[in-house]
Amino acid sequence: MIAATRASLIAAAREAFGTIGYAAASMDDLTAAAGLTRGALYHHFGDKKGLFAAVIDQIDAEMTIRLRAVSARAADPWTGFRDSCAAYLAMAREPEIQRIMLRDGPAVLGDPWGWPLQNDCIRMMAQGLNELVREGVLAPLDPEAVARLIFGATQHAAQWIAHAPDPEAALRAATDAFDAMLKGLLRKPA
Amino acid sequence: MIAATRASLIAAAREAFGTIGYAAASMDDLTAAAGLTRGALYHHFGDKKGLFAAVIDQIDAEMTIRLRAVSARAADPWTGFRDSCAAYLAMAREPEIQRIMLRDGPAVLGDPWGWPLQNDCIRMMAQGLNELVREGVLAPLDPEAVARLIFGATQHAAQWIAHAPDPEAALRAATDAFDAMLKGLLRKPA
DNA sequence: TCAATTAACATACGGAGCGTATGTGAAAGG
DNA sequence: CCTTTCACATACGCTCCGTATGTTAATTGA
Repeated sequence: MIAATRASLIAAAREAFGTIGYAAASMDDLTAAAGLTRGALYHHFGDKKGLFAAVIDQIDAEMTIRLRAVSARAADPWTGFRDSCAAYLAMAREPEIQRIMLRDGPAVLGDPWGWPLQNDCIRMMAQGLNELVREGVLAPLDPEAVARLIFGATQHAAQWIAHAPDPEAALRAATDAFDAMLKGLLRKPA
Repeated sequence: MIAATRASLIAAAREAFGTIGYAAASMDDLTAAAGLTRGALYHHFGDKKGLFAAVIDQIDAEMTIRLRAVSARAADPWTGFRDSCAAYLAMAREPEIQRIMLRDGPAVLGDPWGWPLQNDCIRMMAQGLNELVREGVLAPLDPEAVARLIFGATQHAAQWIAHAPDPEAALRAATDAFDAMLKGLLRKPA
């Protein structure tokens, strides 16, 4: 039943980290909410950052699955890529993802380039881009560089959208601008 | 001489926050390094976050000045805009800016949309974009949405470049990809 | 000129929180 | 049946933040 213990701790941590944030989350309160004490925590995760890393891994895995599903549902690679970008833009508006993945994560665990799973997420994008470059759909650009630019743009834009006075209008404006920028990547301008 | 006291505290804090980070910076060590005690700190800045905000204001003001200078040096608005994007990309590679402005800042002070001066930085970009749209250089897109996308893209790409095995090659790849994306914003594809 | 107020700090204190060291009970293994 | 190990709980010390309380010097006002 150690898996259940770990899962309940991660669940409680995810709730706390996603709402009040990493710094304000007390390990005593966290473990008490899971019906345990800090002893269990340090036994399974080493320290507070270890638990936080476990939460990040879980969320990142979920995001990868969701993005993969969106991409697989599309007709061709290019629209699949565009759709997953839009899906990421939408996901990055969720408060839990914003708080844990975009804000506290990098500050606590250091740059996301140490995180194995976020790299998966980007690697998936870069692979799709690589194919598009090989097929001649995209101009011959470095796939990872493009993926990083798009990743950052969507992340930041999503936070802007979430805080905008009119989120729906902001989402439309961001999507339009994003589409325009993506067009610049195409080999032949549509 | 209260300005000197404030300045020395901010300088010490900037050094500490920029190297070991906000969470690991002890206020006792900080103030001792400035030849003071925590009493001075809480008198002038209220709390730890207040001092951090003062540091962020200072750095953000410096960044705005630097970007404005780059933009003013250009021949036409469009190249001025492109140059300041490139300058921001270069600035975001500086460890102090990465740590304080990009990583710890949002986590500690909340989303940057509450920060007055970072908004200045973006507003400057948005104003330049607005002019370009009016002049017909750019497609009719929402300037702030474009500014947000570019801001996020450069931020993220800069961190990628800083951590890449070959930063120079990564910078070139990112610049190429970035130029391509910017081309998508133009009304008439070059 | 001198008392009184305020500003600019230093000092002292309480409380919260993290990490570790230690204890305990149950399960597994010989 | 004994022992070892695992999965926790308990207890402790340490650091650090924020506040409350001095203390000194400058300024004000009569």
